Amino acid sequence: MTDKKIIRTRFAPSPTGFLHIGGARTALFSWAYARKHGGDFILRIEDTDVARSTPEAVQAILDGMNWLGLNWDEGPFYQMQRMARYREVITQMLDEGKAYHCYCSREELDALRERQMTEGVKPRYDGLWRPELGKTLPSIPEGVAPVVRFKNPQTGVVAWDDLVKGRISISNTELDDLIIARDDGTPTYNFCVVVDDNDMGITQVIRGDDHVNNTPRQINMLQALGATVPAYAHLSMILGGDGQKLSKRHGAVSVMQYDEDGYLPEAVLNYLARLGWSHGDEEIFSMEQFCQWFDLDHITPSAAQFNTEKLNWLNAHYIKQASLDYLALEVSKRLAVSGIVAADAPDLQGVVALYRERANTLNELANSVAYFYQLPQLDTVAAEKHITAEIVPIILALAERLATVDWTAEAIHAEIEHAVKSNALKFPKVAMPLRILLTGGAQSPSIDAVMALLGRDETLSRIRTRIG
RNA sequence: GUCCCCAUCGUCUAGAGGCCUAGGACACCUCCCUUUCACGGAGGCGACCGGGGUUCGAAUCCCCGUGGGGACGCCA
Repeated sequence: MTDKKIIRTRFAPSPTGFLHIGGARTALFSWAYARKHGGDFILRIEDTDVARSTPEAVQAILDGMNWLGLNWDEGPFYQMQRMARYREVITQMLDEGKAYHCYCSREELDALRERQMTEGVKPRYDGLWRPELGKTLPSIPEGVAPVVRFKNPQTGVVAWDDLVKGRISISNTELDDLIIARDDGTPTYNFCVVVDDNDMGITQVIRGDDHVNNTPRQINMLQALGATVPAYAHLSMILGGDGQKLSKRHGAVSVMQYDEDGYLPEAVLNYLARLGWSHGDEEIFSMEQFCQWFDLDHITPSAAQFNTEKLNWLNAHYIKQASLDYLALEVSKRLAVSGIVAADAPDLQGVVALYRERANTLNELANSVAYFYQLPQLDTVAAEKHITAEIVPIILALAERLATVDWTAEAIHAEIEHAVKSNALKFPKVAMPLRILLTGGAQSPSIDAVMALLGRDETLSRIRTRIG
């Protein structure tokens, strides 16, 4: 009987764009941590930036989460719907002297920042309007709506034991009195996070590394509110394949793009799990297994570079594992996009079974299988090389015999052998021209298996219309 | 500029002082299998950023340097 604390984690994206690969990993780790400990995973939409948040982005994030199968236990909560609560806390902090009004204009602040930069010090608010014992504040300017600032401690250090990076400490002298409410009264990010994480009882804040600098501010506010400080785990960022930072402009693709590109969610999940986390030498594992193994102790503190080759390898693996049912469905959807109808004609499951071992993505699979349903373009170079004048009559004679044979791969194979033997040739001499005639190119699975699936009529028709 | 963080094969990583002449995986190369291409199998190439300490002993601990990244918003 253990009375261990209930674990509650959250994923808190801002709806200013799609769910990208870095966010997906953060969500995955938070989700897995909750699952591992039988806790709750909460989804919270941080939409206080009214100018940049959009309902489309909210939907895109939800779509991404759903595609990956990262299910949440509570939420989605929307910060814009919690305004009353934020106002309440701001009022309380104002009343208790933990926050104060600041009447500085944006211009004044910009000028201050610029001056500090050129002086080589860290830009920060100078505390002009900070009330202090025995200090006379400037007189309140006419018609200026004030912002609310948090009265950050001016001495001491804020430190925490980051679950990924170890102990981090920052001196309060590095911090300034951050704005917690804008001049229009709306609360800002750092403040909302503090109120929400506290109200929602978050025990482990697992988030991107770019929030390390926000953490001491949040801890200070939490302490001012007399709240419990959660544990923090800061994940380092994911770099693009070229080692450059991911950005809208630069490779930060939506997870849904991976769906479109023919990746299975299992593969993306497995890949992401191994980006920055490890369990010995384990490379391929299910999410069920992952949730059992996952821990914060084995997360790498350094940044990781995204590697499509490895994702491809995993994807190929999951394609080999997938059910024919699923594969056929996905392939037919993708063929349809190219305007190809995978009719009943060649059995799609059989076709997919023949090709699944040579595809990295579902799109590749669909692509390589298209010729079964649509006359392929002929690879003229290959055709010229393999379909020689000598071989044409032999192929035609073979076609003649194929017209009456049992239409099975075995029987077809026997006929090809017959053509090979009776003409004293090597197998590829006959197989290659057939392959090119039927599939359009020089690469395919066993040609007899291809023919068996293609069907007698289509096979003979393709041979005869091209060299007949 | 100031503060914070990071540093093992090309890439993802194992490694928590001796088990490391540094292990696995992707990629790459060679060979095998073979009806072409794949798949699969067997090998191979390939790394502890540099310098000082500490220690009998350091990839592992400490310091400095170098390099990279992040943050310095009335964005999140």
